[in-house]
Amino acid sequence: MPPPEPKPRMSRETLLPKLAAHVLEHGLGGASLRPLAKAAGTSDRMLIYHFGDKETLVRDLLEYISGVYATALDMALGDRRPATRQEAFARILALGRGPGIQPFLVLWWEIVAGSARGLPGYADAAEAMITKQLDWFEAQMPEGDPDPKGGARYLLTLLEGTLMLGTVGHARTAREGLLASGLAGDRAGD
Amino acid sequence: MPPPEPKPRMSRETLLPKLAAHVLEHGLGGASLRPLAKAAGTSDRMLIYHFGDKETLVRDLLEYISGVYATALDMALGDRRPATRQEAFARILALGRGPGIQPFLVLWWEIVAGSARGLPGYADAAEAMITKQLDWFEAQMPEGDPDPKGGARYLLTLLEGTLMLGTVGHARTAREGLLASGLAGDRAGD
DNA sequence: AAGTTCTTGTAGCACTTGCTACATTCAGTT
DNA sequence: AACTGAATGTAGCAAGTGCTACAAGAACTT
Repeated sequence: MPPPEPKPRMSRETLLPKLAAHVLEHGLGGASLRPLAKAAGTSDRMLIYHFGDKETLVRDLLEYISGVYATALDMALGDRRPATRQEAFARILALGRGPGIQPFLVLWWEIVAGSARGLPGYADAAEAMITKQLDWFEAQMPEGDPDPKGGARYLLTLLEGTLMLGTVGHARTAREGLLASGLAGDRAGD
Repeated sequence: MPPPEPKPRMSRETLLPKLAAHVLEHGLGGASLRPLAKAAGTSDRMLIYHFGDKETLVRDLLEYISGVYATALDMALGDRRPATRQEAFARILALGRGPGIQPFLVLWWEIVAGSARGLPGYADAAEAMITKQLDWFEAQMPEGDPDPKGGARYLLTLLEGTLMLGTVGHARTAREGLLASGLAGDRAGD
């Protein structure tokens, strides 16, 4: 029986994925060093050693997570563009319901809250994630759209509102609003 | 010099306003008993005595805050209805920028985040506050609107998206989206 | 082989957390 | 005046917080 792992030296890069997994599941606000370390297979001692202090850890972690989110969005880019704004909107709404994005969505509101409170690192991550989403929307605007730039921003605004209402138990309200906007069929906003 | 206050007996009702003030300023997630008690002029011992445990305290506090928010919205009801949806939207957008509502807005994202995580008491407060806002919107829909019910929901969805984008540093994105929607003049979404 | 630097483990410190045990004071009732 | 129950103060506990001191091993350089 050979020794399976000689010495799995750790670094920020090897730590960050495990830390991110823990945070996506258990939240960011209540995360303290010892549980984080346990989830990553280390000790609080080493987290401080590698990141300096907790604030830097959170900052790096948020940056890493927003990177993961960006690549997740990239992978979800369809090969053909939707034909209408309605279809573009429905597509990203469906994406947000996929199980892969759901944990991001739960964490997202924590990031927004931290951003609103001015917690260090949160605002940058929030800004980056929204920018990415906006890029995604622009790439999804139908060809020949009269105002793709403005349209993407409009759809993004409406999407964020829809997601938020869904989070606080007002999915039905959002659905009826989308219906009235003419942007959605009767299954949108669930 | 008479003794100014003989004995200011405390109860949940006298405590809650001071607790709410502290939470609106410093946030809800990081609030612990001793700072809360200090802000209310008591001891952690008495907070537990009056509320039983911290979870109940937070629950009662959120309920109280959503009540305060509701009366704040009531007071902001104009005497005349707006003539157009644009005007209705601009009116509530201006309201959200008023200094009185700003602390609620910052706390709001914390409530949404707690609701998404399933923290006890958060979902109820979030649901109540959105319902109140929806009522407000319905009362503000212009007379003769072809679909006031759906319109109010549409405006609410768009507003929440606009507020969120503004919180994370994308006010400009929201403004351009609103412009493209035809719902706003060029000062909206700031 | 010796020396130097990078990485890790063990203990622990000062502080905060929610909450409790115990005793005391106060208000109202009889 | 005596009793009763509600309201409050003091002290503390077990657990958890971020972080550090110290030392030891591991690895790389000369």
